[in-house]
Amino acid sequence: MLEPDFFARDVVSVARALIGVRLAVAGVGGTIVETEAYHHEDPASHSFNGRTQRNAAMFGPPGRAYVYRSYGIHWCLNFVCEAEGSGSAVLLRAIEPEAGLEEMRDRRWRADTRLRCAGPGRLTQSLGVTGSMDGLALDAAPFALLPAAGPGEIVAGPRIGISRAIDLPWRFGLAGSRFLSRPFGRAQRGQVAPA
DNA sequence: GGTATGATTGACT
DNA sequence: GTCAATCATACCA
Repeated sequence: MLEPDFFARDVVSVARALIGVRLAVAGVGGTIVETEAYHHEDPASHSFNGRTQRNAAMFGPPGRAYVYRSYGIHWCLNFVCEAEGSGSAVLLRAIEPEAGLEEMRDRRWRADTRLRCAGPGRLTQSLGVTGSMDGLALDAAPFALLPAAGPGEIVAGPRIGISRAIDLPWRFGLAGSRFLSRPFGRAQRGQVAPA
């Protein structure tokens, strides 16, 4: 498992540190290859305008899940960071499928393996994440998190799909991974994001 | 009460 | 490249 206070630090550092960490939900998962950081002072964040019923988990203790419905269709999975009340979380955007490949295929029979967990909505569908997991602790079932197997080159760039704070380089990915939701631009390769 | 807007995806021109 | 699906939230009347 990850160390207990892994999530109790600034959300951008956690987003970067999560690249390479292995995630499983009820035994189905793989290596995290793409994340984004969202902070309560960030106009693109759900927590920017304060606590609501939907984003309540973002203001809870770190190390828990925040699951919300996107565009009325998809679920998106976040990890709450920093401290209780801070309203910060890391969005999981892509993983490299490794465990439970048969279950992923059954849940997403149309997509091939490369696209199976490439994108926040696809990832939750393949792993079986739903709104019922909103607010659950990440150090207990059905979640399992294992430290990164080894160092990897990390790239940073602007976040995807937002209309405000579009210049903040708070999207992180594993360099050269085939399982990203979208490639990182050449200009961002090797760039170090601010903590 | 109404209406606009998404941390998306898949189908289609 | 365009566009619809589908709904919680925010904002306005």
